[in-house]
Amino acid sequence: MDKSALLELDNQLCFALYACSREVTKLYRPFLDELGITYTQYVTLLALWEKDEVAVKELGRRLYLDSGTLTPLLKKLEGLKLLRRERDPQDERSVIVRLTPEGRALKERAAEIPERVFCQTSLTPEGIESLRDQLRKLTVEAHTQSCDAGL
Amino acid sequence: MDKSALLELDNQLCFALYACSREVTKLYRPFLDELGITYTQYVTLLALWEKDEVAVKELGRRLYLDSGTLTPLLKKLEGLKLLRRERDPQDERSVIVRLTPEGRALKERAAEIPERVFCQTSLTPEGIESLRDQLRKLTVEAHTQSCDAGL
DNA sequence: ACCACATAAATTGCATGCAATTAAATTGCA
DNA sequence: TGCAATTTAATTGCATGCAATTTATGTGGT
Repeated sequence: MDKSALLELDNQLCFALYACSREVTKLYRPFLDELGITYTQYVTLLALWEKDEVAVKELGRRLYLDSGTLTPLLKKLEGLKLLRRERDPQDERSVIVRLTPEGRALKERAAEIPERVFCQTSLTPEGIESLRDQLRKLTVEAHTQSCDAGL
Repeated sequence: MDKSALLELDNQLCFALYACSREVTKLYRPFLDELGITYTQYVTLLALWEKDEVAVKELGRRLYLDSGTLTPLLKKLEGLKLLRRERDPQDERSVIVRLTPEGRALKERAAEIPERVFCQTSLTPEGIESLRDQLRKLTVEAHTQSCDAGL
């Protein structure tokens, strides 16, 4: 690549990621508004629908979020009666998150959201899978680098 | 795909994007700390290094950001003496953003950041280009959809 | 048992993002 | 010309993200 092009906005993978993530998230908003939740609350529920009764710590590992983000978010979802937060009797440092019946029930109403969102794009199922797998790989690499740097 | 897998977190392209964007952004932090700027300030400067003397509106189009985000961000950069904000005499509704000499000079110090970041990954230049182009296409599609929906 | 160290959440402070509203300026058209 | 509709920034309010610190709890070694 031309040296002078190295700093061009449209050549940056980081900016492509940053912009794409925000624009795709916006596609979810109309659907999530119907459920009365935000995008971050949605991915948190995705994680919990898959594996319930997890510590905040583990949820954070799964979502790449720390307690500074999760604590207020989980309190919000608790206020919506979608989950409960309780200290782990086995280890009082941990807080265990458990879906309520309402929280579990919301999964049915969310079931069709992914399809409805990606119908709006020209992506094929194969295209989605391929892109998703490339991103997952890069995410793990980037995360490993960040952690290594911190030592 | 299995029906029950439709809501699995690791099958979501949206989550792959969301997580990847944040993790890759974190790789920039150590480098940007040296320059005393944040990631959003960095991409704003990338846009301005490429095309200076633009209205806030156009900068927003370029970055997919609105004045609610840009106004405080540009005021911060103005406080750092990297740019100036002035009303357009031709159209007093617009605010024109202009880099200061210091703002322009910062480009030199930023020149090697993209390489240094992606050295930390296993991505090849071709892999970066390919991924970036897929994301750009999706970004434009998603943005178009959002705008259409708003009408 | 004691204590240094480690671990998990919560808290604090700051910087986004973005919807919604407001204020000022411009435009278009009757 | 006059004025309604439009356009651009700025403002407001709320929800993240995340670094850094604090608080509470657990662990390991002596």
